Amino acid sequence: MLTASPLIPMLRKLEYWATLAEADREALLTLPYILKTIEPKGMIVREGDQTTHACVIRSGFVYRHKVVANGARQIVSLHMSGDLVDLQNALLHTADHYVQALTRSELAMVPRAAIRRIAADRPAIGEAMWHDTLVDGSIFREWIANVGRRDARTRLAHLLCEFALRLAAAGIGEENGYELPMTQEQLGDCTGLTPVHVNRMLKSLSDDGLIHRSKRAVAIADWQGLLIAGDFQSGYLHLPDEKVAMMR
Amino acid sequence: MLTASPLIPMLRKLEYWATLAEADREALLTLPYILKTIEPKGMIVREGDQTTHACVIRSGFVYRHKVVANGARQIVSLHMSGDLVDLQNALLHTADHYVQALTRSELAMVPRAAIRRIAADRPAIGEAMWHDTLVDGSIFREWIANVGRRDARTRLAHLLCEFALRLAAAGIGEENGYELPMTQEQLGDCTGLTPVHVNRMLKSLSDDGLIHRSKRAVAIADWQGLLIAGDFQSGYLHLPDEKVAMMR
DNA sequence: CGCCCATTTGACAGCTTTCAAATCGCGTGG
DNA sequence: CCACGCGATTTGAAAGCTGTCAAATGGGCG
Repeated sequence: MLTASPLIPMLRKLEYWATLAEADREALLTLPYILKTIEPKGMIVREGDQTTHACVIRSGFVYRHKVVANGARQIVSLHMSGDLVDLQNALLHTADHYVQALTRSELAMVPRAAIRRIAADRPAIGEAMWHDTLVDGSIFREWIANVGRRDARTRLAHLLCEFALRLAAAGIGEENGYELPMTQEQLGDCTGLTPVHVNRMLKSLSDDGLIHRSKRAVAIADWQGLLIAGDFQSGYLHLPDEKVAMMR
Repeated sequence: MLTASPLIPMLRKLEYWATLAEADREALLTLPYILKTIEPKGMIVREGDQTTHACVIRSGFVYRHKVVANGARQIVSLHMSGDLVDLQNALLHTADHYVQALTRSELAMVPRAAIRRIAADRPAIGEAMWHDTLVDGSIFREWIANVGRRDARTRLAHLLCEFALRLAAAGIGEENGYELPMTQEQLGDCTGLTPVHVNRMLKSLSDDGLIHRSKRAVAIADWQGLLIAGDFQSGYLHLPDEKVAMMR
């Protein structure tokens, strides 16, 4: 049975950022990698690790987080199929944060050296990866603003909007809702809130008819309303125009 | 009269991240640029701008910020001599945030095309710039954690530590203190606090003998104490070992 | 000397956290 | 098939950190 390369979603994503020649595409898809499956909550990288690989997500969800002195945890980013997680850790040698699986995930681990080589040999790929890093940075900036200056309800709504749009852009969203693979505690760790307050704000959004909830899933009931409630503008994701069409 | 190239501080910084050949250095220093002087509060880039240049700071301080729905502002990064600000805006075309001068600043504006060309033609430079972007991202992550999960006093102390160390690394710090070129309102915008509360927390740090204040300046009175108060660990700055020696 | 902006300080309000307890969902075992 | 058990979700009440509002003080500059 044929299995599609786990690197294809990454290729698709890099092509957002730069136009690649056929030879570039081939070089990307022949990158060496080791497939790895991680169970929920499984650690992929620990802060302080000397890292040697970057990872490409084939399926599942992954998050990165930091731990502060009082033991509290802050999730700094969420990742999904096609994301090139952890170029940071791979190129900077020492990990400055944790990388952990949210759900069961399949990862392609690509050696640091191979990444550096392909980026150096093929400028278009180097540029695409650099762009990817820049977009990562843009999302970080939005999160700083989200956590720093928005109230709890807005923060959560913003997170839900971002996740929906990114899922759609990656081609793994459903019509008007999606499985939110996070517990309320994890949502709190993304937004700098306590799980209790996340629960209340989720209820508030739900009561106002902006979302529907069932079990672990969240469905967006009123996309326009949620965009406003979340003070959400998609520019910072730097998605190609056609990808944000769904937002209109 | 001879004037040193405004690009020299950038060169020095890029050399933290990758070893450059003589030809690389020369190519960097012959990058085309336009010198520009900006007064305090002067806008360098506006959100939504179609940007065409990145800027290298020769002197002064610059910050980047975002504005959320209720009008509040969040500063997402601070920059100083040698920093390559705004590769993001330059390579991603549409600015997703503002760039503004904190103090009178001299900037070298380098055209986007020149940056792309040098990064593509000279892999070592491309890699160094990419690293620089990655370190930027690492600082963003720390800020997310700072704003999201630390209390007000710790946040401020953390910011003061970071600024001190980065100044020292850039070679523009003094012995045991520095001019903090920010108003308390701007400190609040960095930390997600109100100016009033910044004032109180500064007083608290001062009362505890961790810092001394006079006018706009802050002197660090007890470096060890401030590190602890700020839950500060320098790893995320990814500075070369000798640069963090002062922290010991 | 006088104006203006930044800093300080106090009192009070309010959003979010904390602490606790009840309920729910779901996999496991009887 | 139903009971049990554990983690996640909900809800309530009260405390606390930070924000808001207002006014006084201070410092720099014309």
